[in-house]
Amino acid sequence: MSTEIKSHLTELLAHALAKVAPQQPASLITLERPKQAQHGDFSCPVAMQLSRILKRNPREIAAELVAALPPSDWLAQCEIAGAGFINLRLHPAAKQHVVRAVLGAGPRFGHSVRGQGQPVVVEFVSANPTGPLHVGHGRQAALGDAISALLDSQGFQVVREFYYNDAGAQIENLALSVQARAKGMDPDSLQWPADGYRGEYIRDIAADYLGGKATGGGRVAEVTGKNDPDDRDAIRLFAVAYLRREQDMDLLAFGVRFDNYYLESSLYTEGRVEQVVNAMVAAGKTYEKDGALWLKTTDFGDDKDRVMRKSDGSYTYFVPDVAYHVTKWERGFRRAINVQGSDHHSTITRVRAGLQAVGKNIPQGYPDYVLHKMVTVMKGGEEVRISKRAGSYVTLRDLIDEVGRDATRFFLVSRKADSEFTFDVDLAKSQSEDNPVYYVQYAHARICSVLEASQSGMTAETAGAADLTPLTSARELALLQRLGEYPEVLDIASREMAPHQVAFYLRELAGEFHSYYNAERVLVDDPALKRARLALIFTVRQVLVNGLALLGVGAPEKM
RNA sequence: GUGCCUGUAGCUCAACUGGAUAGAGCACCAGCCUUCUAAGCUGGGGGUUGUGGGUUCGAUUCCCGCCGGGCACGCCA
Repeated sequence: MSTEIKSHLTELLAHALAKVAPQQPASLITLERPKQAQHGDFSCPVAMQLSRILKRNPREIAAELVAALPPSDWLAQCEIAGAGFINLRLHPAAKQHVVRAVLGAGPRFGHSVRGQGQPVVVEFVSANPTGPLHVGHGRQAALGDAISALLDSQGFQVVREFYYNDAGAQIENLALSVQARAKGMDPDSLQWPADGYRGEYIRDIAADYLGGKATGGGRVAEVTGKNDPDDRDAIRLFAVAYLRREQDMDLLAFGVRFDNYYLESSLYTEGRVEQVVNAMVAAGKTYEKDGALWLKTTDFGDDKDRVMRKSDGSYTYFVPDVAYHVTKWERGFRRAINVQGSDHHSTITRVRAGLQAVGKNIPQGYPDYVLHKMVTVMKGGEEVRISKRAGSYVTLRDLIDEVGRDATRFFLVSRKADSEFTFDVDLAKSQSEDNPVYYVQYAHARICSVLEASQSGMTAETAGAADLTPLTSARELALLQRLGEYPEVLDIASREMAPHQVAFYLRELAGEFHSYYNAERVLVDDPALKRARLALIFTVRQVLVNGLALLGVGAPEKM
C-alpha cells in the first residue's frame, strides 16, 4: 500500500541525506503528491529547505541526493525539476502491490492500530428532549458518527454518547407549554407561558397525554398519559418520554446508533452535582455575591466570573455539565471529543474552567471540541428560520423523507465542520440525481454489474492471486495509485477529525473509476488481461464499500 | 465594542497544514450509447484566493492592519 511505499521512499531519501548532509535530521524528508502527473508519483522538496541551511544552490544539492540514492526495485526514475524538487516515479509493480494489500485486509483496509485500544468518548447530538431533531442535529449526527467511525478505524475504542438535558429550566418550559395546550390555550393568547414552546408538536403531545395514550418504548421507559391537565409532574414525564422516543426514531432512520445515553437528571440523583460544587468551594475557587454562588472562571482564562448557583438555589446549566465531564474522566476516558454547534462555543471555557477547579488533575485542554457552524435551510427560495420556540422548523425527519438517508448523510458530512452550510431542500430534492452520493454509489453498482456479467465468481482470494502485470495503462496506474492513498486519507481525516476528506476522496476514486470504465473494456478476450482488470475493479469496489460504510452510507449493488 | 470562526470560478465546496501552472461538482457551450448500467465519459470557457502590507527560495495556507459575513458575550440551555 501507499503508506508502505511512501515510508520506503522516505527511507531511501534519508540514506541519501545522511551521506550528503550528515548533520541534518531525517525528519526533514517529506514526500508529497504532485498535482500534475508529469511531476511524477511523489515529490520531495527537501533540497530547497537545505539550500537555506547549507547556503548552496538547491538544484546542486538535489543532484547530490539523487546520486546518493540507494537502488530500489520500486523506484523507476527520479529527476530534478523546478527550483529543486526531486520527482520520483514508481515502477508499475510498486503500484500493483496495493491490490493485495486491499484484498488481504478487506473491510479493514485503511485501518491502523494507532489508537492502541485507547478509550475515547465522542459526545454528539445531545439534543434537549424539548422538540424534534432539526437539520443542525442532522449535521451533528452525521459528523459525530463519521468521526467515531474514523477513530474506530484507527484503533481507538470509541464510545458514542448522547447527553440528555432532561433536568432544568427548559424542561420546565416544555411541561408548562404542554400543560397550556392541554388546557386549550393558544400560543397567541395572553396567558401563554413567556418562554413556552409554540410548535404544533406541543399540541400533539398534549392530545396524546389527555387521551391516555402510552408513549416511550424501546430504550425509553413507557409512560401513559392521563386526563389531568393540572398534574404537571405527569405532564413533564410524559412529554420527555414522548420527545425522546421521537428523537430515537429519527436517529434510527438516520442510521446513527449510540452506545450510551447519559441523563442529566442522574447527575442530581446520584449527588454528583453536589460533589462537584463542594469540591470547587473547598478548592477556594468560588465566592458568594448578590445571593448567588460564583465560580472564579477568570482564574482559568474566562473574561468574567460565572454564576454557578442562582439566587433561587438552582444551578446554572454548566454545573451539571462539569459533573458530567468529571464522569467521563473517571470512567477512564483520557480522551473525550465533543461535537457541538459553534453557537455553544462559550461553554468550552466554562466547562474546562470547572474541570480545573475541581482539582482532579484533569488536563487543561480536556475535553476536545469539534465545533460546526449552523445549517441554513433554504426552502422555496427562502431561508427557513430554525427556532423551536417560534415553531418554524425543518426536521431531520423531513430531510430523510424528502431527500433520502444516504444523500442527506453524505451531503451533511461532505463539508468541513467550520464552514457554514446552505442546505437547499428543493435543490436536494429536485436534483437528487446529481447528488455526489449517487455518483459514488453508481461506481459501486457498475462494478457489481461487471463482476456479475463476467461470471468469474471472483472472490478476494482469487482476485488476490491474479497476475497484475498487465495493468500498465495510465488510467490503471492512476486508479492503483488512488487506491493506495486511502489509508493515508483515513489517517489524516481521523487526526483532524475531518470526515469530509473521506467524502472527497470517494468522489475522486469514483471519478477515476468512471473514466477508466469508459476508456477501457474490462471483459476483453485476452484472459490474462481480463483477469487482471477484474481484480482491479474488485479492489476498487472494496475501497468504495469501506469508505461509504465509514460515512454511514449504503453501497447498493444495483441502481 | 470584545472573543471565536469565516471570506477561493456565477453557485456549493476542496486544496496533502508552506510547494511547482489554485482544483472538483452544479450551471453554461461542443461532442460520445447496435459493445460490461449515459445516475456515465471527453473537450471548452470561467480566478488579482475580500483587501493592503510583512515573513522567504516559494503564501490560499503563517503574522499585522483594514473591509464584509456568522456565532457568542444571561442568575437561559
